[in-house]
Amino acid sequence: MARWERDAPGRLARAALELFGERGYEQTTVAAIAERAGVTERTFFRHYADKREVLFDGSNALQQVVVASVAEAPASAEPADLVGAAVAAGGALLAERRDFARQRAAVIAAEPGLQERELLKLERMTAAVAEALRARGIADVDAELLARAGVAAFHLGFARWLVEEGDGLDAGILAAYARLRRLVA
Amino acid sequence: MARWERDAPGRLARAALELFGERGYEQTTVAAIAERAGVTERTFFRHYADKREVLFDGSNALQQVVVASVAEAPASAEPADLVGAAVAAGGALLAERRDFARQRAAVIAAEPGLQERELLKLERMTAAVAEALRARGIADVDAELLARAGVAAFHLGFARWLVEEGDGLDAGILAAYARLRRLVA
DNA sequence: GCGGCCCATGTCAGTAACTGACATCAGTGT
DNA sequence: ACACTGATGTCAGTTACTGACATGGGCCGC
Repeated sequence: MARWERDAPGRLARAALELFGERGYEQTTVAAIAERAGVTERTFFRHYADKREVLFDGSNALQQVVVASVAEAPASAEPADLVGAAVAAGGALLAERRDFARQRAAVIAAEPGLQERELLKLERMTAAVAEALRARGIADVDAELLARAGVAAFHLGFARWLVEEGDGLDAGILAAYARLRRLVA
Repeated sequence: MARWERDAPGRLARAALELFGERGYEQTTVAAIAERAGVTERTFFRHYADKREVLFDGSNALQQVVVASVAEAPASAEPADLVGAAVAAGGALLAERRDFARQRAAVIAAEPGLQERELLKLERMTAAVAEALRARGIADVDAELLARAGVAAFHLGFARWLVEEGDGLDAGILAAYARLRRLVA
């Protein structure tokens, strides 16, 4: 017989999202999350560096998909094109769980501290994309700027996909990116 | 005789920057900042919502300058042009205190929590610029995208201005913005 | 199949960020 | 003179987070 229930991080993340939805982020203590997940507060902090982090488990996977897409693009691809495709690929990863994304976004929108964390994750993704572009031989400043443009399109596309009903996330991100290119041309 | 020294917020901000430089952000308690400024810890939190905020007093002024620049641009100005000019105008505001900016940036760079706050301030500026663009009759998505492009150029230009020796901040931001436009064209 | 190590978790005490409630008293206006 | 304002002090409390040490099932080598 197993000594503990399996997947403590997952149970904690689910309990946290539930409680944040029920009582709000501020009104939810880490102790309450841990209790619902059937562990102690100390165990929460062994899996998540802080209370905010419990909502950002997936951001690492997202970053990896986008970076991989940049790295694996054919050598012939134009930088400005491949960046758009990469962030769209990242969008495809999230597209399957729209309800979860909406629930999570509602919590984040209500809490500046969580918005900060989300922005930090996007900034880290930007840095990683820029690094991947540099690895393809693109100049420093150009890599940085293209990464920022791509992530900006991702950000806007994602936000609109949460609110609207219609189209797919990757298509929305690509559309935003294309519109940005036309806007500043 | 005045009951208290003048300008408690200013004294707190200066004391904080000193101490963060001497001991690091984490190793500096709010109590220590307050003591150096000659007030109590409670007074610190009356002027700054939290420990991070003490480094971001100027961000409001920056946002106002940029937004005003967008709002006051001639009606004939192209949106994509006026955004670049607006963020460059914001840069001009910061340009006079390069040493301060560098000292502050060194502290922020060493502390993820402070980077988060900086990103939140930039995001708020983005939202304000987008709103100012909408007020000029620019469509929602376009306003959002142009604001993001402008702030991205500001962000990159600012980061490079801190590291390099040469050119002015506003020029660097304009150059970054122009390069972005050419890159995605 | 037995001894021992591993490692996720529990326990507990401590620090520091932040908050609410109430007290104080120089300056200011009447 | 006198009330009133508003910035500050005082103090007790909550909660996020950390370090140190204990526990005990699972599993590996023998």
